[in-house]
Amino acid sequence: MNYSIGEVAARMGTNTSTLRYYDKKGLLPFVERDAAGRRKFKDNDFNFLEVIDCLKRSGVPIKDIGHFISLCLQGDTTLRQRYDYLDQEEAVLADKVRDMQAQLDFLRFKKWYYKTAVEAGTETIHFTPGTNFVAPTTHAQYQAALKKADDVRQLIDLPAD
Amino acid sequence: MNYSIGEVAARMGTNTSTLRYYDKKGLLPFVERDAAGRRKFKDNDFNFLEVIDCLKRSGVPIKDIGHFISLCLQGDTTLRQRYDYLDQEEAVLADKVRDMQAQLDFLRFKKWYYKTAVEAGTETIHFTPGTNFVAPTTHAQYQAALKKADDVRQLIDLPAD
DNA sequence: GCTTGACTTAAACCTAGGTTCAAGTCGTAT
DNA sequence: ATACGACTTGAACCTAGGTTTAAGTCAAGC
Repeated sequence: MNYSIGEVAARMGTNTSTLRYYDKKGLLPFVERDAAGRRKFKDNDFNFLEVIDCLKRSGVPIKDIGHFISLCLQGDTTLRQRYDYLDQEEAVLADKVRDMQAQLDFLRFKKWYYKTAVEAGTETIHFTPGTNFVAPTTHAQYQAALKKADDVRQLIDLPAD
Repeated sequence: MNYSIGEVAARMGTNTSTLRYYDKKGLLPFVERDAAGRRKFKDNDFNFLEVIDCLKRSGVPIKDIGHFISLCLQGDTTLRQRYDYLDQEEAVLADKVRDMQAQLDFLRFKKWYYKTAVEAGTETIHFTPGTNFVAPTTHAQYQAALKKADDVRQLIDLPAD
């Protein structure tokens, strides 16, 4: 029924200092105390902790998380504000995922670049002849190879040494 | 053919201080100087800048990016190391994308929680009767609703006010 | 009744990743 | 020739997000 800060830290995969830091920053106003002043977490508090953890992983700054938590403690009048806040964070996070995917695509292009260079024994296969500069057509070559390939892995993965 | 630090900053969507900071941290050893000591970027340097930008967006620490750049300047003997490095970063980034997706799924569950609460006019529809605590079955209810739904949007989106 | 381990606080410390500032050097347009 | 804007440097400053330390409280086991 009740959990100490140490038990909560273990269960959440964090440490007690971090939880105290969050408390100081206003993220845990719902936590009660025992007669000796020790934090006493209830089962229901894990619902808050899950939200905090999710927003944290999503890259939301701590003070914004605190704002959301404070809305939660104000009762039904803030329901729509809470919805709108999560709706906005969903959009932000979806953008972030799209950006990560774009970076992943670029990393894969660079893997192809180095895979082919490793196979050739030299990076010069990608250079404009007579220079040390990468030919401007390189990325287009990758795109073309990618279109023909059945499997990205086959195109960009090199067997482990 | 040549670009000043200001032109490069504009093109990369950053500012000159940041580029100088990167230079100081060893990310731009390939940049040349003119007679007056001003940085002189070449077209080929944008290939490096793109990689730096990609790794930065991917969350790679600056010193690690510097390590990769230094491998690049050591010639063909480091080709395999560069491949392996990118291969590892690809895996790290793919993990990160999976985690973001999981956070997105959780945010959507919470949107559903608040959408239904807003529609009911009260959060108590999710509480165990007679308490102020969220019923443990709430998430399972969402999963069930999600399985039956044709479209997540319909399940979790509330019309804009 | 004393030690041990988990808790409490405030305050100091740390790192990453910049940003700002002060003082100075150029090339160019007036 | 002088003013302007863009460049140069090193050093100081800043924020976020913790982590560490010091000093103390408390319950339980020996």
